[in-house]
Amino acid sequence: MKAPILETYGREAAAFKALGHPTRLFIAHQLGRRDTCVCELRDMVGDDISTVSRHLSVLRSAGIVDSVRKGNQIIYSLKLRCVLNIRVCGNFGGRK
Amino acid sequence: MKAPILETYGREAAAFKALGHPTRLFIAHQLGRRDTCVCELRDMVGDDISTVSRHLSVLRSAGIVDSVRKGNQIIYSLKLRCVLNIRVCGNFGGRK
DNA sequence: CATCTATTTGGCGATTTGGCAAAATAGCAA
DNA sequence: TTGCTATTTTGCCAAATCGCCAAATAGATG
Repeated sequence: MKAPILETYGREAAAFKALGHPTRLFIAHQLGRRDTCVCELRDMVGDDISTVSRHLSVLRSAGIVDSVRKGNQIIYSLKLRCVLNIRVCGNFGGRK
Repeated sequence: MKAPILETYGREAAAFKALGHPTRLFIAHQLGRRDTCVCELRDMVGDDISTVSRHLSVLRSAGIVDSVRKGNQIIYSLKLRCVLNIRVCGNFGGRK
């Protein structure tokens, strides 16, 4: 790949890549409703908590979510709020 | 992953996933400017033509691009035009 | 200190991805 | 038919991803 392409599209492509998994896309939208701990997301998602934690770290390194420790749990929040407004045209999704 | 999450977010996540590679994101935007053949994209991208062809097949199976044969070459076009309007907030990209 | 809870990290197999080169395919033209 | 060009497919390999379990870590609390 030529360097200018990577420079121009690399970061945004990385954000798309992070959102390119159903669980992570769900998590991003859920965090758009309210901040939650990992444990709560695990209940909603149904995967092992270590798997959910990994998804969150992917989202965080892409700059999409943020986290703050509160007591003995870690609260995640949606940092890139615009994610909520992104809709792919066509019959994607099915959310209201 | 729980089934409802896959049903609700699966298709859109697949579109994000397809766009989650710098070369594919570039190709999508380039096709937004004008329809081109694979050979032309290969010159712009710099990868092997088989690699570019694969990227295009990924974009096509995600429903993002379309293709039409014209003579002995295949012309690709952007099917999901809204892709051009998707911008991730923050300092992503760098396009105008 | 020890212990409990919440979360992250390491390691593992199974699967997928990205890239190239070579072979196969499709159409055009002689 | 043969040959030529454009594109796709196949084979291969290294690297990344996904999901789980187990171990490690960080704060809380006793």
